[in-house]
Amino acid sequence: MTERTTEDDTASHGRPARRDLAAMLVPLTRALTAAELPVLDAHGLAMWAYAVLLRLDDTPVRTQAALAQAIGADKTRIIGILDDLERRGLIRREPDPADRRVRLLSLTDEGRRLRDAVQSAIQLREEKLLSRLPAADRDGFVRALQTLSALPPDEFDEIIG
Amino acid sequence: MTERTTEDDTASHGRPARRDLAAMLVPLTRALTAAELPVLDAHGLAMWAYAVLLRLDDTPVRTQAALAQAIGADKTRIIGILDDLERRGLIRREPDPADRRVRLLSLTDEGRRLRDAVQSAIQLREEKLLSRLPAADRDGFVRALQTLSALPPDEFDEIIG
DNA sequence: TATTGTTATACTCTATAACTATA
DNA sequence: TATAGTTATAGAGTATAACAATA
Repeated sequence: MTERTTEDDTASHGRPARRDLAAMLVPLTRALTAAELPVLDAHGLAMWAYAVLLRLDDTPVRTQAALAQAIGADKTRIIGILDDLERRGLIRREPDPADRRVRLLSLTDEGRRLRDAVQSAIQLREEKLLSRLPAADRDGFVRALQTLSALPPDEFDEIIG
Repeated sequence: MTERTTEDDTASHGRPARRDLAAMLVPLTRALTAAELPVLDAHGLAMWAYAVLLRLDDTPVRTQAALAQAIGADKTRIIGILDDLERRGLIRREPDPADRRVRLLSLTDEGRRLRDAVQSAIQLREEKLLSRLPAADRDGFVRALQTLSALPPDEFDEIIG
């Protein structure tokens, strides 16, 4: 299966069998997000705003800090984004009657419609890219991505940190 | 092979079959690079400096601007990095006798040794992560990554842009 | 005049710290 | 006093523009 004839792939000397994963992932991720920016722009969404819509649709989030952490952002950074989304009627942000310090966050019907439209457009593009791969590689790629991105941070650190 | 029973996977309504590739790639890439930072720190290398060492070892680069573009950086941004690498004897930066405006860039033996040491450590960690995947997914993942990251930017844009 | 490399400047993104209100 | 959210400030990273040397 491997293309190299040497016995030591992790190579204390000589060229390694593959490029670093990170060295391949960084440019690919950058190119992908850049290619999807026009789609977001067309719907007046910033990238973080889209991340918020995606996250809120999965499972309800009680506090803004938890939402920020879930999407890998800072709690101070999403405030302006939530302001905008609320103003446009895409999300609701209501004080919790039980603890009026926390803001209960939820998607409006229109927010869900927008999320659907944007996500369809984005995944359509992504599928075009995936279609360039052999079916086996494509399936393995998506499955591996799902497995790895589902790893909780502490388990990730335990493996690689 | 697919887990869903609906016929329409790109979903004009309802939940999509998978999360967005970008939504999975961004956190994974961030976690990977974060996990590799301590390795780079231990050798006194910034991430961009490591990118330079990797790139110079592949094929010689004639101008600094070309090097910057090759690693996805700005030409003004790598100058301080090249200064440091040169000062430490890891790269050579000599004026081209044929055109004294351009600086010929190359790796010294010590630069290559450092690159090897760092890359071995990094790929060792990456392999630990990959070992968590089924063999088929792992191979597909790496092959897909190699295919996609080898796409020239204009071809990438043609597919997805 | 055009190009390589460099320096200086401005801008964006992100993180830290200080403030308000509720508890 | 402690916490959720907000605001203000500072810092890092990045891009833009002006400059010097060479062609």
